[in-house]
Amino acid sequence: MSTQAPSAVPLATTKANAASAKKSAEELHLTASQRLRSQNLRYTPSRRALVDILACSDRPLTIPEILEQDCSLAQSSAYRNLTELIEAGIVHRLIAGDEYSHFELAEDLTSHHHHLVCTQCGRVADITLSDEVERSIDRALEAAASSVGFLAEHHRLDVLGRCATCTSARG
Amino acid sequence: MSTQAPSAVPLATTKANAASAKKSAEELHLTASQRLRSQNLRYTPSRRALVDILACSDRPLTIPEILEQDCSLAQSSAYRNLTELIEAGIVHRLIAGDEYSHFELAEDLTSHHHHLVCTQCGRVADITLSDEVERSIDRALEAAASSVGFLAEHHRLDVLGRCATCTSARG
DNA sequence: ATGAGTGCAAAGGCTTTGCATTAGG
DNA sequence: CCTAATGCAAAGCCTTTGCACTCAT
Repeated sequence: MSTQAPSAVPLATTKANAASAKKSAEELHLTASQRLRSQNLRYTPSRRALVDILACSDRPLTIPEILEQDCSLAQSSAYRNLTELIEAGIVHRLIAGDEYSHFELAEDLTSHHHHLVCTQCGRVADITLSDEVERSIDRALEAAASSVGFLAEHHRLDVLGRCATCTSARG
Repeated sequence: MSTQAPSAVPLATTKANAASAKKSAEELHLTASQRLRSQNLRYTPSRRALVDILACSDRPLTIPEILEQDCSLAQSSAYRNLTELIEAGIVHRLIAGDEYSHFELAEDLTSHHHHLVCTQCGRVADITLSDEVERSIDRALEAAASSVGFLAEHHRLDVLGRCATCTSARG
C-alpha cells in the first residue's frame, strides 16, 4: 500500500518521490490517521493540528515556532505527539545544530529534499536537487556504505551558511 | 598562508583538499599552535593531547570516547578546550543525533569527507566520495543556495543506517 | 470501564559557566 | 606579575517522564 510507512527502504527513493505528487490535505490526514491507527493511536485534534502546521510550512519548524501557531497545546504534549507522529512515520525530526530540533512531514508525504541551514539564526529552508544529481549521490553513497558493510537507510545533505536575512543584516 | 584558518571559503574546496595530502603530526601540531597563538591562546599539553587523539582516530569521537583515552583531563576542561580548538579552526563539531556531539579535526587539516551514522549505536565512520561526485554536488548546492540569496559556506552529507556491527548483531 | 491523551511540574542528560587555584611567558 | 588554563561544582537548556485527570470508544 502506498499509505504504509516505509520500514527500511534503501537510498534509491528518488524516482518514487518524483512520481508521487504532493498529497492533498485530505489525503495527508487520511494517511496520518491510518498510520496512527495501525499502532493503536488516535488522530486527535492536537495531532491533526500539528500535521496541519507542518504541512502549511515550507520549512522545518522548531517547537517554539510550532507553539507560536497553536499555543493551545502544552509543550510537553507537543513533544509527545511529535514523537508519536515520528514513530508512526508521519513526521521527521531534524537535528540541525545545537539549538532546537526541527520537525517536518516525513519525506514520503512530501518529497525528497535537502536543507539550507543558517548558522547565524538557525533557520532552515528546503531545497531540491535535480534527479540526476540525486541519483549520482545515491550511487556514490550506496557504494561507499556497502563497501564497509553499512546498511544505508537514507541520506541527509545540508548546506550550512548564512541566509539572505542574516547576510543583509550584517556582512 | 596554507596554515591560516579559512574564514568563509565557499563550497568549492574539493580540489584544494585533494591536492593537500594529510599533514604529518609535526605539521599538524605546528598549525594548531599557530592558530591558537593568533587568538592569544596557548597550545597546552591538554590541547595537544586532544589534537593527537582526534588525529589518531579514523572517525569522529564523542567526549566519553575522548576521555577514555585521556582521563587526566576534566570533562569540563575537555569541552572548554574543544570549544576553543573549534573557534581556532582546528576542530570541527558534528551533531549526528540526539546523543553526544562528535569531534574531529577540521577538514583543512585532514580532507573533505562525509559520514556514515549508525542510527542504532551512534557510531560515526568517515567516507570519501569521488571528486567528480563532489563537484556535481557542489555545483547543484551552490546553484540552489544562491538562487534564494543564501551564502553557502560548506555542506554536510551523512548516510544514516546500520553499521556492520549492529547489522550482524541483530537483523 | 478500559485505554489513550493531556497538562503541569519535576527530572534527565549533555553542555556550559562561575569561581578559586595553578601554571606559563 | 598578568593572563590563560584547569578542576570542581553548580547552573542552563532542550527534552523526556511521572502522575493525576479527562476524554473517547
